[in-house]
Amino acid sequence: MMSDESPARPLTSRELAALIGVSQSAVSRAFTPGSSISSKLRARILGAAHEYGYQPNAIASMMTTKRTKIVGIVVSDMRNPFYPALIERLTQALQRVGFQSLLFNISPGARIEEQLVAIRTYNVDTVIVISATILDDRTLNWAAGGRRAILLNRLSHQDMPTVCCDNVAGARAVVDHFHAIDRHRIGYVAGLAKTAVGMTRQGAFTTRLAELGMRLVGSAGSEAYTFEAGWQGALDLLAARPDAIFFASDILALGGLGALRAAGVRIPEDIAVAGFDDIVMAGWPTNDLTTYRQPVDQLIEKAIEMTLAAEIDEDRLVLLPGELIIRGSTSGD
Amino acid sequence: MMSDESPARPLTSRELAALIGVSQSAVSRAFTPGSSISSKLRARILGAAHEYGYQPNAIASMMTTKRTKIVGIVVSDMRNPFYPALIERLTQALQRVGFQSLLFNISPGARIEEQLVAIRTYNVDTVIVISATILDDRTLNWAAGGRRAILLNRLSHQDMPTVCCDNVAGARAVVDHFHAIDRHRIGYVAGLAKTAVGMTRQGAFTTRLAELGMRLVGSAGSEAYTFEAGWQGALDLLAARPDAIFFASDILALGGLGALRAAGVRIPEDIAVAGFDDIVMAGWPTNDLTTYRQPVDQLIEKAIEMTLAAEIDEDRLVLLPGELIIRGSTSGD
DNA sequence: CCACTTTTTGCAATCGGTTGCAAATCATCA
DNA sequence: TGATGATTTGCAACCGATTGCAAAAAGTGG
Repeated sequence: MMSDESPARPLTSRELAALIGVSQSAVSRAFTPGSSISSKLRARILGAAHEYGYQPNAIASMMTTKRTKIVGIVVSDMRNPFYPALIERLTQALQRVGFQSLLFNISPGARIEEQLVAIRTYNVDTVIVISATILDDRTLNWAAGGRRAILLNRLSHQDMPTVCCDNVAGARAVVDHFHAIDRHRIGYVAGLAKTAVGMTRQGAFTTRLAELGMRLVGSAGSEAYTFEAGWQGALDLLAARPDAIFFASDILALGGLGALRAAGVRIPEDIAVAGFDDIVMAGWPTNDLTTYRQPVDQLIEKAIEMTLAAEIDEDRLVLLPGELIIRGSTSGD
Repeated sequence: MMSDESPARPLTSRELAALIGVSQSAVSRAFTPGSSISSKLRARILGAAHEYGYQPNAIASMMTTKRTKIVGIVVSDMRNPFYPALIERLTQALQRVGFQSLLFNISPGARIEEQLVAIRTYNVDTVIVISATILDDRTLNWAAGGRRAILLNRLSHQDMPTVCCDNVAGARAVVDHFHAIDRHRIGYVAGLAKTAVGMTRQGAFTTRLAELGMRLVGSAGSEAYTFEAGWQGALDLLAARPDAIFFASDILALGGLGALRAAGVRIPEDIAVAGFDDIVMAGWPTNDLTTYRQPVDQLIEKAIEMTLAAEIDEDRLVLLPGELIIRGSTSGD
């Protein structure tokens, strides 16, 4: 496979065909699984390809098949460590099934549409949208340009294919846990309030609180899922004297933990703290954060399944349950 | 731009040409800057394109121009937060100059070459290699398949175009700082010892120690740039009773800080701690880590420059200085 | 107004594969 | 062995743009 030095210009199928005296279509078929070719000829061609270092040109085959084997991944927040971890595993999983990932990193504020023009011209087979923020459904549809768009860890109001953690179950699990450890004055630090995911978590959280007769003593908004926002949110809540705080994401919770500790609050004795996501840092001994773990592997598996499926008729909205990971920030060890 | 509903099949240049009664080549030229076309005709065509929602098909133009406007980004460690931050800014910068990023996320151990076959078939214009680990020069050359490969934050033994932080300056700056705050029993926690970057940092560090007559009381290896490795490395060093420890990267240092604090060591009174990279978490008040900041923006700027350059004759190895960021982990506030 | 230069436009070949169709080969069975 | 059907192979059109070349149009000067 790594034979010889690569020539300046790579071999074409026609050239390889000429070299070994077969037709060019035979070469093409040799590389196309399931095509009409005898195994003997295929073996001979693959052998020669190996020997001369021929590899089919993916661009050319995109021309005719109109399939690029590329998925566009739309992201906007790689600062929150949850996303890189998700992207890493997603791209690897895609590679395993023969797809490559074209990254569209859209930055807020700037001319969104302009940033998305490329996604149409590159003819990606599928668009996977991870970005929680920014894109509204309409823009998204336009960007996909008729291709399949899959929402990953993000909700929409239309019926686009969606794979998402069950935020309701997650928020409820946290409340139930607070209840179990006998906390009743609860605080909430929201992420981006405008997003569907953010609203779902918050809604389920407050609903469950009410069901159990617990008291939401205060809630703080925030403009972003960042450490600083969590820090500030925690400080904002202190006056309400909560005995437990739920942060809409781990990165917020870490900021909150920092602020609370700096303020001399004992965790979990004075205030229990829980987050959402279970990013790797949540498990670090220095943080030891109770959190609702997103089922990343299953999310990805489902997303891949949707990417490969010919049609997505049923189960357009897949909600997967996660798991509450109880650590020292709520259980007095 | 967002006109109408996108038709199932997007318009081709020939169809648009027919619609408004011009030749297909005119349409092509209208979209090609600097091509021979009157501004009047161009305006008419662009107007019609807008109206009918036509956009040139990038795949087709790749066929003829043999330029894909895609750079392959080879990564292997997205767990270390330094890399996502780098990748985010790199892809955004590339987008700004009209390039898209195809992500090749190679996982260690597995059949590396197999994972890289795609990089050749997709005909990326340039390969930017961020992965510090894994790939040796030979494999890399093969994967690039004659195309330009640029090493970013990584060194090679050949003369491939390289953009890298000045690790020597960085390591020396840290030693000088330890010297300035009067620490003389120094410990070192290495990253992946096998990598060129790792060895450079370590070499410069020990050399400078010697120059200043300071004592390296101990050094710990590690298998990876991870929190856990840093934690373990710090513990390994404790017996040597250092009064300052340099960690080869921030993520290691954070682990080290955790271990040291857990062991009741006061930072910085008992042991001063410094890292390398200046990832965002280093600046969090909870960590407050002194570190050598990598000049990320300049690194990227240079990498983009090399991507766009027709030829890279001179300055094939660009070393950019960073900046020592002094925080609470070394300066007693 | 005409000859001549410069610019604009269209024609048609080309990039490197894929695939429908027909020809050629192989296999099977009477 | 010859007829018949099943496989295998090659031919050639096609995907949707780019671009060299020649024809057409526009601009210039005498």
